[in-house]
Amino acid sequence: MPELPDVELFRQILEKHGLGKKIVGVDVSDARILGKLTSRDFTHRLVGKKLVEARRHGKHLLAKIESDGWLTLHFGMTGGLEAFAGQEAAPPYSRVSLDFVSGGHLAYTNRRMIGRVGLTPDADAFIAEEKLGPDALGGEFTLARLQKAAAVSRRDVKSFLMAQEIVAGIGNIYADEILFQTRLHPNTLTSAMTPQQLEALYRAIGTVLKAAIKAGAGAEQFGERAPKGFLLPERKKGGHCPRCRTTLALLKSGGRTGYFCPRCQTETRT
DNA sequence: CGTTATGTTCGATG
DNA sequence: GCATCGAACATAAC
Repeated sequence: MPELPDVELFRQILEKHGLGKKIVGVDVSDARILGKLTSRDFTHRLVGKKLVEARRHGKHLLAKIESDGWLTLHFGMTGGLEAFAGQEAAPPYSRVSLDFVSGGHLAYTNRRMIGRVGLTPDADAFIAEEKLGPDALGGEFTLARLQKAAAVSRRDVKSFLMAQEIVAGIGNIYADEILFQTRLHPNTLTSAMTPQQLEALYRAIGTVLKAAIKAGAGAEQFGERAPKGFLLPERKKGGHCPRCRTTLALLKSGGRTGYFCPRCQTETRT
């Protein structure tokens, strides 16, 4: 479930359960998640250290290791981060877990193994290497920046929103929600959008993501808690527009399925 | 059994 | 160069 709001909640979990406590053990139950890094090297770099800072950029979570670089976490489509107590068993699909001196643990879970856990010397350099644009909720993502990017891009607005090098943190689900709130058709070309539309888009990015974090995100369970007027709970086959009750339309692109209201979100292409 | 899935990357193609 | 499409990755859940 990890798009920006989900990863932000993981960041809060990490902050609450993983900072300032000495790591006394590391359990790598599936080393594939580490890529080329060996579990031995990974473990040796963490044991005996503390995590001292939790930072998020887009869909990436970074934890500063006491005087030794950063731990990096990316969640793919099915990843997560969970804290669990001493005697409890690790959660399902746990791939890496950290054991703290307090007896608590933190587990990185990932059913489909699409995702990465790694180490990097420097957080800013890592963000640059990953070619990540400004975080969607960060101060560097200004309206002016969005306007400039939209003017030169030849993409449609949905793939624009999901392009991490343009703005980091938005995926398929929240792109649909943001476009719904802005009443924009997913295929609208950003270069053809009016200043008013771009401003509305910019505002919706902030309000949607913040509302999702506040509501506790977590796409599946999110249904009940979704803010009023959100598309999300209806975002399924046969779902209805929260505004006009029209049956939602589906649109496939790049192997992804998008949902939108064919009546409220009108085509503005060409 | 077939389809689909919250992400990203790579190669082919337009 | 740029954009889009499908496939691939790995593993369920429906």
